[in-house]
Amino acid sequence: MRYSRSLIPTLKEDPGEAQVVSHRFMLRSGMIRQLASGVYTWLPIGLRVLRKVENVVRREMNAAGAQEVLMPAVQPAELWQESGRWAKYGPELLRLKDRNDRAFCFGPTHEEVITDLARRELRSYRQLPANFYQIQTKFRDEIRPRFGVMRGREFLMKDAYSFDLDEAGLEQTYQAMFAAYRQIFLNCGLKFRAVEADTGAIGGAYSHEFHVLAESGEDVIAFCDHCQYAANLEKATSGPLPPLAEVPVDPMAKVSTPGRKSIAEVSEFLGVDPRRTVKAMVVESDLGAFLLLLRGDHEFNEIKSRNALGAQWLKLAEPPRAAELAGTSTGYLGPVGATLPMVADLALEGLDGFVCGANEVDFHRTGVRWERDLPRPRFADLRAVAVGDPCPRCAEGRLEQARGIEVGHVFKLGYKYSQSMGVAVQGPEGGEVTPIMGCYGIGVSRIVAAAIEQNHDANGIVWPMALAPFQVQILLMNPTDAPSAAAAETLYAELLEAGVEVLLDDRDERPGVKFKDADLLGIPLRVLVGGRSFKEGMLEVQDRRGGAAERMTPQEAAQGLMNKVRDRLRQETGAHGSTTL
RNA sequence: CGGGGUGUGGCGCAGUCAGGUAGCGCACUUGCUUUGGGAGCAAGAUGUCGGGGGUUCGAAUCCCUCCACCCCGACCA
Repeated sequence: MRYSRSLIPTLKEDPGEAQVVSHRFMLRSGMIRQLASGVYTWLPIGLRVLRKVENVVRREMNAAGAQEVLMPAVQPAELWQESGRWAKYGPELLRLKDRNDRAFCFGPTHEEVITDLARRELRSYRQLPANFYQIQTKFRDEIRPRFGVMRGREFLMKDAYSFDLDEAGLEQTYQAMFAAYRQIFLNCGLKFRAVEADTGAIGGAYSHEFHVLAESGEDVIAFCDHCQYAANLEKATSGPLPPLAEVPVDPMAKVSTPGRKSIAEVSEFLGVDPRRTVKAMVVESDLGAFLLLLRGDHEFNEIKSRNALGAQWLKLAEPPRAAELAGTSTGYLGPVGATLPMVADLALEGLDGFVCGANEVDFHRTGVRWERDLPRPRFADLRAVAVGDPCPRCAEGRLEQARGIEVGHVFKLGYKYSQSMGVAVQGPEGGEVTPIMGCYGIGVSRIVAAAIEQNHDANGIVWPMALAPFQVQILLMNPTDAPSAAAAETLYAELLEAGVEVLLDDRDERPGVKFKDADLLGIPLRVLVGGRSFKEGMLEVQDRRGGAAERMTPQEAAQGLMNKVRDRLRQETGAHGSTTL
């Protein structure tokens, strides 16, 4: 492609609305433009990257035996009413009416459509297992779209849906998808981790998320430094904590702690280890209000607590509301004499002689002992794991944490849709069998942003070869200089002929402008044609990642670049195997 | 939905408090010079000041109203 004939509207200045690196560079490099909140146009350079990701995904899905289809973006309400989601899905579902006043929605996902297809077309167990996928534009009317295409309302997603005869078959399909996903992210040249995830309201057997590791990630994942264990912080558990050193326990006492409300203040004032304190927090849920107890140095996790209590929803009460429910203002709440039903974190099970609020302003209790001073409450896993906690899977490991961007999710759906929508095939013994389903998503447009979060420097994007909009950029320094212009044209033609993806910067611009734009665009290999080295009969090949330029003659450049492209693709693919499951 | 903020040329912004006929930098056009990291000089084009209504001799500026976008929070099969 010729730069001079392309729409690559790079920006010198940072657009004000961009908060994260990927969004900034996508706007500045002219990959995307915003049309409405969370809705973007993909310009030529951006679209090329998007297509690269699509193709990596498509290749592996096909290799794993999935069949590509394309379902409608607009779906009739009837289908959603049938599955019950028309009522359950909130304002996130974009609802439409046609001219006859019939209700539709713009699909945020396609379980209903695929299940409808399956019940119409699948007749026999011999057609199973079947796995269908599509790469489709989805729309979810997110409450708060942000970070450009990272969390847009309209986005490109690969979604796959599998149908198996039984649980064992689903397990096999699931494993095949898991393996395909690993290969996809390896092929994209990304550092990622597969983590165990919260299964949410669907409550399937288990599910895994794939996270691209990046500082700006919206999710926190915990992983073992020793074994393969990795889980979303919303789900991660720790092994049993080592018991604290035994200390003599005095009788329970009430002590004055004027104005000391936080764990830090109380433990410092009383000269006690925060690990020997207990904090009490009031939560409200559909099951009513509870007093949750955690060790002073531990952090509450809403989702784990919700799951532990078996509640549909749960939230921390605001201090005034908490005081109203518990009868004492926050900062002095405690389990002794509490009126709300109590649940304590597992870490408190073996704690003895602890400090806690006295349910009286400006007073705490010390030397509190289960059974002697109050009945043992129900214990459950309520807290977020901390860095350094023991691994729940292996003896030696400690947990670490990292931030990640969720780019993929594999999920055992079970019979939820196949049953409610009546999918049935004839089984081997003649009777009807309801297939068991799985679903598998990949955020294609989100991967583009995630890749930039992971691969950039101060000057712009540093694309991995597999995702780069072009593999090679020819930087012709001065198009009015006939000899170097001719050399650039020749090299351009040779590379095109060889199937290398090449952008020829033939604009009549000063070299500085071209260098800056090239850095922004982040094309992995750059050939300088012109200037000093050309006078000596040489071209310079530069790597966007940095390092010294390599000189080549115009005659050997095409072959040399082809080799480099091939080496880079090989080297990057799978280079991060050690960081994955 | 609650809280905060911003809408002025393609982009980034000043001007709004103290109303007087719109400005700066970048980008764009033309010419000359320049050409290894976002050039210099000269000339030029580009604005419903988010929309509607009101006050006023006069509104980017004051008042009312609507809208869009951004940030924080709640939400997220």
